[in-house]
Amino acid sequence: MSSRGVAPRWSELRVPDFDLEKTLESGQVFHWVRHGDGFRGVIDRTPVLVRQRSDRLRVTAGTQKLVANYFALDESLTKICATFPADPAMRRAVEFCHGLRIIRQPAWECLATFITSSLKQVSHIKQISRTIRERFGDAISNDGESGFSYPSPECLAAQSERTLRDCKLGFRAPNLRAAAKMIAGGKVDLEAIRAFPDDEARSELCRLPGVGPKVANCVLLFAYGRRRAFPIDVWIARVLREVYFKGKRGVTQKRLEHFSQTYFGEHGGYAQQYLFHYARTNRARLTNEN
DNA sequence: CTCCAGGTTCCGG
DNA sequence: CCGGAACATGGA
Repeated sequence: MSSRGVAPRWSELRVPDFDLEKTLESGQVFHWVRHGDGFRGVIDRTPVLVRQRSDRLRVTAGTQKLVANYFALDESLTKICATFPADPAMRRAVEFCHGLRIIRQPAWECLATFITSSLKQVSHIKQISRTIRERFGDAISNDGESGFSYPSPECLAAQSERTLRDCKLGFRAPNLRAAAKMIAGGKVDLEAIRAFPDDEARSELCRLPGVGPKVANCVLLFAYGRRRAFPIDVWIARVLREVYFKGKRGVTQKRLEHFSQTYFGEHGGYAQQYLFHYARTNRARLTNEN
């Protein structure tokens, strides 16, 4: 929104191999909203308007570097996709998800948002994310763009459980509050985790209430750049069972986890995101379609 | 109305 | 380690 009533100033950057819509609508981030033929959102504490036309990205003036880093435009999708297994389902997902990038989110807002995501539909996660930003975040603006930052751990830790429940958090409210308290109190250090190996980082995140293996893997993948992290939610579990364990009985969670870590390779998290987005968008089986 | 959603936690085999 | 159940809320 242009709060000064003047035409916004733009910066432009070339973005080969990038699809803004797929990237923002693939269930990895939840606060961006469509605005005209683009999207309006906040990167850390900077409100940004983004619009793509073919390989050109128009962004709010002066935010090119911020945007380029956030959307990980420096990474080669060609090289990443080359490491995927070449089975039919994976190929279909790769073709469908051309230009989808895994972005670099701030750790806390990513973690907090995924704590609120458990057993929720994407549309509702978006609603909760927006409510939390509007009620507890700071109103911020930049070059005529405005928005709300994600509230700090200290801020959410200071809210009552009831106040948080009023954001339609349900049983997740005490989890979000307790996790915020642990981080605000230094019991878990989200910056220190950056230096940890994957397994240690995961177990450290799992110390937080409301954080299990799935949410921890989302944070590792979407905020810490750990590309092997492979979140297994209901959709991906379904895909794995129907595509890679077709007709087999007694496929346990452990079995799926082991398979995900050995089959998809060093960028398994990317492969997971492509399979997830393809399956969810098409509501189709990846199996028996050649 | 019923079913399910980018799960986690606790509990008894 | 494994399967079940409870947990809030709102779309489909």
